[in-house]
Amino acid sequence: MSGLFDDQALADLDPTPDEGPPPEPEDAHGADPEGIPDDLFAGTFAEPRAAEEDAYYRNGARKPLTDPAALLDGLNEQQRAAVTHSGGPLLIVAGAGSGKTRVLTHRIAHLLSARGAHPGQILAITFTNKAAGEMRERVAELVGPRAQAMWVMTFHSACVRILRRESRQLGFTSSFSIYDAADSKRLMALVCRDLELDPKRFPPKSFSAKVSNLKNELIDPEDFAGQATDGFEKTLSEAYTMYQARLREANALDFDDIIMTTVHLLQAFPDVAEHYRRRFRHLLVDEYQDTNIAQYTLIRELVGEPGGAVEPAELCVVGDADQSIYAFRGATIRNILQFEQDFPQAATLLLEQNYRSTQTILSAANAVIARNEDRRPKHLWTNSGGGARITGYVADTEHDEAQFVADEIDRLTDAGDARPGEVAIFYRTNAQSRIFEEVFIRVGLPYKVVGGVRFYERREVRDVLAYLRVLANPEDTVPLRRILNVPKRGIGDRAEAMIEALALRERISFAQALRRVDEAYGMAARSANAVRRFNVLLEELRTVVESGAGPATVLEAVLERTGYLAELQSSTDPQDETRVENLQELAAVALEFEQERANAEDESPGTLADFLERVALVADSDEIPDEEDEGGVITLMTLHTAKGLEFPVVFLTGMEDGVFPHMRSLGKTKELEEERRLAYVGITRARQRLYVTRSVLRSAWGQPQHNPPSRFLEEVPEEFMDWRRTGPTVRAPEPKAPVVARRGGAPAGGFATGRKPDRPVVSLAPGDRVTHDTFGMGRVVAVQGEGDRAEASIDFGGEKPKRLLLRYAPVEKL
DNA sequence: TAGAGTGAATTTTTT
DNA sequence: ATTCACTCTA
Repeated sequence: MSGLFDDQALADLDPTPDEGPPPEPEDAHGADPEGIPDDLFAGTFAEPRAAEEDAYYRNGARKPLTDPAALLDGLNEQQRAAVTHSGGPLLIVAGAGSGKTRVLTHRIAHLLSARGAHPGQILAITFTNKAAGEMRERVAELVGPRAQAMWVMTFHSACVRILRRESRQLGFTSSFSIYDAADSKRLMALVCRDLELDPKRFPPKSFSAKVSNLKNELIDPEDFAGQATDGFEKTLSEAYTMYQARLREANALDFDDIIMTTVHLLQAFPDVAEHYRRRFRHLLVDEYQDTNIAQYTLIRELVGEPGGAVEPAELCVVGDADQSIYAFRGATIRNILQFEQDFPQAATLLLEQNYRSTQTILSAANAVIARNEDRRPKHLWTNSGGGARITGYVADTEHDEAQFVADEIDRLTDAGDARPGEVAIFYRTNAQSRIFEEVFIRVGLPYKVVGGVRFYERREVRDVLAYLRVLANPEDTVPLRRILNVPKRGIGDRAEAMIEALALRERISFAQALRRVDEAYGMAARSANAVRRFNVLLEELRTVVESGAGPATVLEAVLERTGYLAELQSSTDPQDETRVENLQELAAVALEFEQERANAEDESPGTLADFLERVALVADSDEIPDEEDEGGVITLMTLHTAKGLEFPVVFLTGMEDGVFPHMRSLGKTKELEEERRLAYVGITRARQRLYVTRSVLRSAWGQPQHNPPSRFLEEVPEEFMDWRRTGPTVRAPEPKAPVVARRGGAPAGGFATGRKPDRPVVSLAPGDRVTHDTFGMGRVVAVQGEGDRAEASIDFGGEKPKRLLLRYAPVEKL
């Protein structure tokens, strides 16, 4: 990414920079908006710009528009209204493919030109870092590089910026660590162990999720302690309190804390809130349907109330309730549905013309989403013509499904109908990507998997980052314990337990206890020596950091002095070769970061904490492939990742009940509706061609499973479908029976397939006792649905009852 | 303490 | 199927 758009450039325009000597207390949150240096990129829209800008254009960048009116060229009436609306809160209900990104960027450009806003007054919140980068770049294309002074970022990045700047108010240092989901889970596991909770009854994983939900609803440990009623909640409350205390002790915030704490900060310190209200006069939020309570409250705090010391900022939110797919992590569709009530003067504009897909694809999507209850109907339309019908394919196995996809892509590329870079393959869960990879490698198709096992989640990367984290924040327990014996240095479980006991006894942190090994009882001399050596190692590394070395240098020192790299290099395990490569890549990332900072002509080379923040919040090492030379590569990703993207050719794979919709949503209407919205998102990503495929047989848990067709398939009207194959023509297990294409006539998904014809659906009632082939004896708790759709919740003595689709579950009544 | 060997659980989706 | 956690032995 161009250095002109990097974080440092943003920081340069901030009233109070992140780094440098701490300001005097009265300056704690910097100058007022008047303090935004208005000599920087000063001037009106068409005026000549500063020398920095000349350099920018010499690098080949497009010249900005010279006339604000030109921003409206090529926009339809609704879009223009959305771009130019002024005066009050604005909700833009943007249907799929309605050009919402364009409208947002043009609106920002409009604010900066026709409305005379200063870029420093704009805060635009996007869902992903990638979207932020693109938006910044596109606005710069329209109005020039002064766009770099805007805050365009995710909720989390914005909050971290605010928190770092205001950390003194909250009594923690600005170099706090950021805990990702894995760290949180680990910490919660430690807490549960210390509370001696039975992991069967109180699984740390579910506690972790519940705490996350509480934070998303802004319920802090004290609030929750007050409202916990039953024994379970009391225990949860205890764990939450301790978890939060441990985070504090480690000077760390988890993902949910980042938002919650920012909200608390703004609520507790009115002058801080006022500062940001004065500063951000324009607040824009994309993907508003995916905001949760904490984010919603944050927006309200930043906008301010009418009649307050500062006029409320101008708020513009964009979203589509039909594309809300993150309820599982706390998003509330309520926020977008109630916008007009929340912000009484609000105007609502609808973008209903679709510029992306053919009418066929659009109609199919509309038919599917129409099945959801309680939604405001939309009238998406397009004038781009009917287009081809949707191709359906029923494979015998998931391998055949992948093979069909590969063959079809081959056919399309040979015929010149599409290039690999124009094709995307979507699936419900990451695990489904593997089979496609195998087949694509074999047939030699270029592809890229987006998401999945991410770079920063690999073991070796996390190990090395753990060292950096400990160096940046010595009190940070979770990474400290991770590296204590990595690479192996003779500090085992027992030694660790002794240190922990010392920490508990002396009421000090684990990190401090480690430094006071000599006081630990019962530690073998050998172990104690190992710990001392470890302390010395950390001390050495710390001197490297204190000598002012940048992240890349520190990283190199870690790799060398810990022996981590040496251990991998001398290993015979071929996997370790990849690990070394990954670490080299990490080193490259660090170096790039360092240079980026150096170029930003700021004294600070970028601290370790900055680097770690970037790593925690911008885990973007696998990017969505650009349409590069030579036709590009096929993109593989989950449906969630696909949000906001579009492709000429889309394969929607694994269209099976139990896969998509996912097993765990089957009994629950709400979750099923979310799955349906996910299907809607998937369908509407396609511009010209859409394929839907499923497999009759799919192995999961190493066991073959029969899956019925996804209910979403049946929701697509038959007239839009072109079934290339509807299932095995012969039930006999001959390998590769010749395929006879049956067109048109068969019902969606081909009912002729995949069912054990002879097994009647067991009829059950609550209270019945049953046996299950794998789960054993159980008792029926509840039954839903009838006939083929019947599902039962059955208690097999596990933590919670299992939900089984009776048509397929191997259950027998006793 | 480390490594081998066994058994259980894993599969939503992500900032 | 694969991975992770736990137990047992050297």
